[in-house]
Amino acid sequence: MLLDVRIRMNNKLYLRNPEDSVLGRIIVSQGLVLINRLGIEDFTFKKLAKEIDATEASIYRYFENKHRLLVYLINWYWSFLEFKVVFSLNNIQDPKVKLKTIIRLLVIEPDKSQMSNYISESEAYQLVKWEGSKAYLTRNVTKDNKDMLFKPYKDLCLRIADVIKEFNPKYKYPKSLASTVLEMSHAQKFFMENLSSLTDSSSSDNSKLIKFLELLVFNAIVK
Amino acid sequence: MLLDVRIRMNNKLYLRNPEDSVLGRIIVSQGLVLINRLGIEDFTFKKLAKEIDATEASIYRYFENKHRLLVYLINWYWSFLEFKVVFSLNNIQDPKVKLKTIIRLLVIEPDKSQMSNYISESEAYQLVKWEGSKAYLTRNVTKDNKDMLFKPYKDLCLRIADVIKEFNPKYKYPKSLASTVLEMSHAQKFFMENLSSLTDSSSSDNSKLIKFLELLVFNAIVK
DNA sequence: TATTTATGATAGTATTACTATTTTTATTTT
DNA sequence: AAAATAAAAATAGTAATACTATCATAAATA
Repeated sequence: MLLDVRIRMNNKLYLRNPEDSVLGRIIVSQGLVLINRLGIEDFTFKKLAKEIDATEASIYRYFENKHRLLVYLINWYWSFLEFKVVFSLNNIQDPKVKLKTIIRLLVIEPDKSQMSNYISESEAYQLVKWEGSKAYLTRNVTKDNKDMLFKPYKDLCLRIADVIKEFNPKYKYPKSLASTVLEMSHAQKFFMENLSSLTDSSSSDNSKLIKFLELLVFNAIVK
Repeated sequence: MLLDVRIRMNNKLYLRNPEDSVLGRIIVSQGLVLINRLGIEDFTFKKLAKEIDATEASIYRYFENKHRLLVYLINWYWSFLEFKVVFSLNNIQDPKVKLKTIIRLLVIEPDKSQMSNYISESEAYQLVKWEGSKAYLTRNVTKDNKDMLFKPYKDLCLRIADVIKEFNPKYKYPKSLASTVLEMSHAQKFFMENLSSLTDSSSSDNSKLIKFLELLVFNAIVK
């Protein structure tokens, strides 16, 4: 069975819905790849236009600026991850197993072949690891937050927090713990690969990171 | 007693040592304030030059670009914080008390009057909260890391990891836990103030964040 | 006093981050 | 099939950014 998951994106993120045209989808999918290659700071619409053989002006018809494209892509990732979480937790009763499943989904990178729709999951994962926090670390957080630009991230966080509460209804910091796990699964990976003295896991070794996070979570919420 | 702590900065960070001249110190101290006001993305040397009544070219004689100035400032903060940690832990034997002291130092914002040397501590704290991770989230991490641009952060992390090991020598993830606390003390503050649904602590309430971090750390490393 | 050094003043360049206009091509509607 | 509409390409242009370079002048030092 090949299923195609379609994520409904916040329409504040774009000027013209990129899903509705071939060019729009190319902008999104190749924009993702190019941001990963150059980093968001060096990425420009002009370079992307050259890469995909389109014009700068055409890209501007879809996205107001590169930051919106970045947030679009990051939101796609969080929404997709939430879907994967919901799907994976289906039929699991034990909240402990649920949490372990979630941690695994956060840590294990999707392999390169994995394409949902037209966006590469593994590229999206890389993007979130390198540029994820830049989506909200701007002077526009408050405004962007009002426009619900961070909803997918917050939704996922709340969903994880719910499982934490399910495990231990008396635990006082389910949301803080959920956002900690979310942030740290990616940050620790970045450290493993780039600033290894900040972690105890080596670059290739996901199992240690998983163990670290499991220990962190389960000891925190132990009854 | 008024003591003036002088932090030795990595000379790869600047072209001309800003500590050696009035203008240099103004660039650093006012640069900090202006980056906080505008955000690093909108901050430019031209705007800073106008603000401090100097020329753009003069600023470029001190710093290669704005990212170097950013890293300079962030490094100053981490070095200064490490100094505060060492100073505060002096004469404390109990590693549990040590860790609680560290968490407090991380979470409680220095008040505005606090000036060490010519740099405002509270401005530096704001900077780290908003722009801290942007220092290393670039395509130059590896090169910058070789130039030891992240040494102050890594030093502080190792120092905290040492206290964790002191508390429980058998705990397997002291560095990962240390970097988690470092990152999260600032990230959770940012969430409290800007994306409150990602935390359980409210904007003004440091005690809850402290409690959350203490619980997280001590339950993780419990013997 | 001569010399070095720091800064200011000024100019210039390539790139970025857009906006606007006009033409061409493709798609829909009549 | 023709006419109308819409999307995209082609092109141009602007203000700001991120620098580099040169030369004059003021201040510090030898």
